[in-house]
Amino acid sequence: MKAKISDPRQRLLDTATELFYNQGYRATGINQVIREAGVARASLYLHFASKEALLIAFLQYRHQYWFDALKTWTEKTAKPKEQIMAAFDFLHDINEKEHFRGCAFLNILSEMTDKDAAVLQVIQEHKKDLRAYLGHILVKEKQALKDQVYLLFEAAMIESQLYRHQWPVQEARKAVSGLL
Amino acid sequence: MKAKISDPRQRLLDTATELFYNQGYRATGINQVIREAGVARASLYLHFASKEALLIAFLQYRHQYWFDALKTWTEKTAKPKEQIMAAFDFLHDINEKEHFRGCAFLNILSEMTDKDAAVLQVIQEHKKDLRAYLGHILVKEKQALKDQVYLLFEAAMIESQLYRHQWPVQEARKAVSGLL
Amino acid sequence: MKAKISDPRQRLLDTATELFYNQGYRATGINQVIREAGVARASLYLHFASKEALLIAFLQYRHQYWFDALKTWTEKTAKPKEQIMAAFDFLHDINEKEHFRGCAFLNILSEMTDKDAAVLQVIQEHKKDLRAYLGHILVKEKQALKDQVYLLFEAAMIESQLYRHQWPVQEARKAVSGLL
Amino acid sequence: MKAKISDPRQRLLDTATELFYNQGYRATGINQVIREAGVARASLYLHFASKEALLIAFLQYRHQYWFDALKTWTEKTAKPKEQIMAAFDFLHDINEKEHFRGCAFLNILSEMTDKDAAVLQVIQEHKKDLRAYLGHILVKEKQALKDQVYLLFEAAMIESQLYRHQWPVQEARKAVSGLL
DNA sequence: AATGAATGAGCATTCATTCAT
DNA sequence: TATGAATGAATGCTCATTCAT
Repeated sequence: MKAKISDPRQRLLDTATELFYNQGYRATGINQVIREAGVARASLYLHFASKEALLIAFLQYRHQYWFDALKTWTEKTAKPKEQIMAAFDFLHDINEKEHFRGCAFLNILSEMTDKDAAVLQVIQEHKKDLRAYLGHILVKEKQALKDQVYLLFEAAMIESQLYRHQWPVQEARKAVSGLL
Repeated sequence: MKAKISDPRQRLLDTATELFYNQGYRATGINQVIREAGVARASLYLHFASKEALLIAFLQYRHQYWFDALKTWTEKTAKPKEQIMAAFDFLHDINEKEHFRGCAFLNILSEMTDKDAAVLQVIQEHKKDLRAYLGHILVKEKQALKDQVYLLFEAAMIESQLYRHQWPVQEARKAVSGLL
Repeated sequence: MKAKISDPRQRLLDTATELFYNQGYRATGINQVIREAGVARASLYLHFASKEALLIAFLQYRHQYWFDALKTWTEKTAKPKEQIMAAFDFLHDINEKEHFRGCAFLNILSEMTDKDAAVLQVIQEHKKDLRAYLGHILVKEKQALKDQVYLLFEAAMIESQLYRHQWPVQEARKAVSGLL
Repeated sequence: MKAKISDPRQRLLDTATELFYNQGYRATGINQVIREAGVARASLYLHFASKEALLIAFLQYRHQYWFDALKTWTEKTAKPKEQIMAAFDFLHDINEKEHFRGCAFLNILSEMTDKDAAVLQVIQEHKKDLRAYLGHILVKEKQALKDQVYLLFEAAMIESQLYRHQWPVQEARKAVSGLL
């Protein structure tokens, strides 16, 4: 028994994913979300307690989606160095597919302050998971090197968003290749 | 020719600087700006064509301020490597002073899309200037190394914002120290 | 034939009683009623045709409850004057117990207009019953005096609500005592 | 220089007066107020900080209006007893003119709870002023009698609203007449 | 009898901008 | 140069009610 094609909750999540990611959290009004999801206003609040709750649901959804996509790339090989290279290739790929919109988590981070603790935590968890994932691949390397790889990976994401160009991914990839 | 202590334009710019930086562009309403600046609503539109124009003025103002502060640190020494180290110390310092609010330009970047071309350009110019400045200090090094330093510098900024912690600055600094 | 401890209808009525009385009819949303009653939304409409029907049920329920409580006080004695005095003591008592929330019927009256005829009628019936009850105790007195007692009784209720204080009950009681 | 015929603040106040009085505070939406006042939505918030602020302004406005009207009646004579009788005649008159809508202050009171302290205070002040005014007319009488007159006056208002009939005014008037 | 999902209309409030003075 | 008044559109959210199960 599959989910109904018109499952409102999923449609809201899909729409929020697209809008929050592409235009930002505050620039996206609840009106636009429900209009594009084809759902009644109150139905949103039936499934999500607030706009912030929808944001958190989006981040968790995106977390799953993003990691699945990353692993699809890294698991093509078993060698650590090649896996890390594949991770940068993955960045290259989503830059193309998502038009250099950058990291959903870092983008949302910019809109949050210390009082948005619940959101901050989801973002931090995501990044901790990424750092742990890269660290796990590089299990035999020193911590300093693991961190360097992680930082270059992060920089590659945000700088390619900034310049709307792949060069930061390529430069970071080259640098990491030299380190391993 | 001094600026009046109650110069409305400057007060608006100061207030916008604080608010746009600390709570974000869209989260900051024109009401709050004029209230905290102690200026009449229409006076804002006398000095700035629109909210976006105020944003751009803020970014340009911040650009000047930020570079001046950076240079105050780097110009304490003449040796390239020490200058780069000083740049990271500068990051450490503003993280403390500005409570890990990160890079004003990257934060605003996250709220912009391709249709905000004018804003994007100011942000890109700022980062190009930074990249050129670091590149100029490392004039004798290869381009790949210059880029690596720049990317680690950027990563240090955004990751310390993310974790509300100095470790990314320290790790990036160490890594750069090893490269030079 | 006992009512089940979890009888939804009774729980709705109890909850509506508390909320309509303490915060008013319009200030009380159906959401709050079903949440605090622990009942499904549609169950409310199974037992009551509309929010107004629930209001009327509440008023009728309250009518019964209130008169029972009044009679518990007045029936402690057989002498008419003492019975009237007991009625004022009853007011004093519920003011304490219900924190000066006043008369449920007069409160709801304030929220109603001529088009809420069904509700108005229940309220008027209640007051007519009260007037008749006091009149019955004072059966040997003239109509004008009966009315004066009734009016002072009513004033005692609403004015103690207004001032959050017992003095209107005490003054009215004294005045009535002098009249009889 | 007179107030402009289209003074928005006054139009809002007039409209709020009519609507809050005739249909109640919570039953009256901001939409209806601005529509009937012929004023833009944001203009309301230019002149009044919130709906509650508008309510308080209405109560203060009504206070002035009501007392002026009362005094117009009582000042027709100089004799205390006749002044009190005139006060009851005033009640009779506004019952006709305002279709038994009762006392604006007691009606709003019914919609308020202890947390609406600011509103409660305005209502209590109004009633204290009324009590003082009647007390001042009856300056030579004992306090108990003053209170009795006040209570009967209050009862006359609310009971004629309840029954949509003048009899409570007439009975209270007769009772007071007998007391003086 | 009982329920969770869904809805369109409405809530109070704030938005960025313009205008007359 | 400076301002208070005014505005239409949008904000996030809740309303009372109905429906399919």
